[in-house]
Amino acid sequence: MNDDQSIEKVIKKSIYILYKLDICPELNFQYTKKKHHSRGDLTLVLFSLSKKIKKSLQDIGYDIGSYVQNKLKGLVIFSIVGGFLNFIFEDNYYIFLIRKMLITNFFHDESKKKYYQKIIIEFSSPNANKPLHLGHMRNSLIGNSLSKILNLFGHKIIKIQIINDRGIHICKSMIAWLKFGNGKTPDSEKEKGDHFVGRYYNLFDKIYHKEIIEKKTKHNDKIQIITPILNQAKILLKKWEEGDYKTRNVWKTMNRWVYNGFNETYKKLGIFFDKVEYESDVYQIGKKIVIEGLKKGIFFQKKDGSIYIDLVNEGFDEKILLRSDETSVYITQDIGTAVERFKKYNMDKLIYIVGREQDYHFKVLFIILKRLGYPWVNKLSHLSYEMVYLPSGIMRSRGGKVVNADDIISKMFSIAIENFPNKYSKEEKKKSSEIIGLGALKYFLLKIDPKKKIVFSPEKSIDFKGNTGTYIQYTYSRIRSLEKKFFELFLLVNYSWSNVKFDIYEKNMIKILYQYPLVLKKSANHLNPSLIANYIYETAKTFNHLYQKKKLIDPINIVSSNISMNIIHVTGNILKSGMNLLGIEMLDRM
RNA sequence: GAUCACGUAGCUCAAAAGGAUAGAGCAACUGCCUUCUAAGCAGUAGGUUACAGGUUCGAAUCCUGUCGUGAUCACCA
Repeated sequence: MNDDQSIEKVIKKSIYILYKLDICPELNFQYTKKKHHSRGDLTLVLFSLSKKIKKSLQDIGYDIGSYVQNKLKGLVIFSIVGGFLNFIFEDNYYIFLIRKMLITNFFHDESKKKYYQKIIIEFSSPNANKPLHLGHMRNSLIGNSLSKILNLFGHKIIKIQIINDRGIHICKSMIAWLKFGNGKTPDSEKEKGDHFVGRYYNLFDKIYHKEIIEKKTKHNDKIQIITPILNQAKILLKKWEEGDYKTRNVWKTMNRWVYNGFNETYKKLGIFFDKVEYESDVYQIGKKIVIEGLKKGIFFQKKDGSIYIDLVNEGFDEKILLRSDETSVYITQDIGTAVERFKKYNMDKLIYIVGREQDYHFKVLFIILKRLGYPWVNKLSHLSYEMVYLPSGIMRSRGGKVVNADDIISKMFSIAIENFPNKYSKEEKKKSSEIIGLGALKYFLLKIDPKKKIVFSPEKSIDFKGNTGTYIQYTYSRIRSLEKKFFELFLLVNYSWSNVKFDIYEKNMIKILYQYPLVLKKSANHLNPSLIANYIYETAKTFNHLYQKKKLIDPINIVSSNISMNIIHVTGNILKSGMNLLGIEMLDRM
């Protein structure tokens, strides 16, 4: 047995040999779905080929089909329907596939070869004034999963979060705490630090809105109305910028509370960063670059001293880069951090995982960096994902319309524990429920294409039946249970593969397992974990189908049980591997 | 107003990146536990892929327009 028996490779080779093409064109393969076995198991679509090779569909189909059938004698046969060249796998080909999967641990092949890139993925990046919410969870889970997927392909991944720890919004929670906190701390209130600080941020908002109403000013989103408490926050910001000792101490203390809270949440989610950046450390860097850009004539200055870039040629307006008081705006900071990161890490790629609401921001950022002449601009990319909405509309931190991460996590735990069978110890029940609850949550957020919206209804919560993480975990523990039973009954025996026959359920199983590497590749290319999620679900479903139809471990048929064991084993490994790439743990029993 | 996304079964999502008869789950109804874990399996029902044109052998997918939903267009971050 060798790899040359792989039908895709033989087909590629056939085209080279038959038609003497220098470059084999991109082949249009179609892996047939269960419902359509009349179409064979693998189809080569011939239409585009017939344009390159100036022959009829029928002739090309016959040429390639005959060549492949001859090379893989006893393994595949072919038939032609219109422009579709269908190959039907024979039992021996299924044997080839399953043995290949057993021997080569085939889905890790990619990691051994080819190039290694250093890739920075920036994700989560919260504000240090309130707890993480469902939107951060979606973001972090995508980031975490992509890190694992790209790492599987041999890339070196650096996971970074940059914490927005300075600015007026931080001063808002500070001033509220200074005025109304009475020296209370998360410890004294027995509250998680991020929630504690978040309450003061909300308190600021409440007071601010009350003051606006008292002023009876007409509300306008575009113009910020100065009220007494906002004025106090601004004074605090000024003091912070001047490095006022007392202010800085309060700031450090409150931020520490928030970070402790964040870390607890990240730990529960199984998310860790290689590097944490703080905006307060880097926000000044961009300023110098902008001023240099002004000198070089890339930017221009208005009478009041503010610095702009003209983006009219790119279809945008003018964009401010430095305020008239010479302070940085958001995008100035991002210019600085990008330059700094390339200096420090010299990476091959920098992927920003940031919501779609910032598409414009990143387009502009990349244009600015290009104008500044940095050669690495094409290494930057913005992975844009849609937001998480509540049925009542977008999740905004303002007005408390959020689902915070900790609440939803603990809700998931409690639902899982209620449904867990009582036959297990209290300890196992607790631990398993956490894995099941988190699995359901993570799967729910990752199975949806990042570019699509998620509407999250807190009442309906998250399902544990059907296309869910739980279903897959359950299937996996069934598999482990079967394996356990197998080894209680038999030993692995040596047997001849030569006369093995598979039924349709086993064939479907083997075929879907064999597609795993393709799915991984696609998922990595498109930076899309949902492809893996949906594939794993299909795989679990196919297995449950087989499980229902066939007695997999049969005490009176050792050889048959041994062969089933091979399929079971590969299935279990793939389910686990795929789910781990989504950051989801599996259980040996449920 | 301009720009960018999205619109698929009652609901939540798929559809191998242009391929053959658009698939799952939930909810509803009908069956299957003395038999490897019923958080499972099988079946019934549910569709003019928002609408109208176009491109080609072939469109849910690409192009144009219309409608709907959302986001963005700050000396906010």
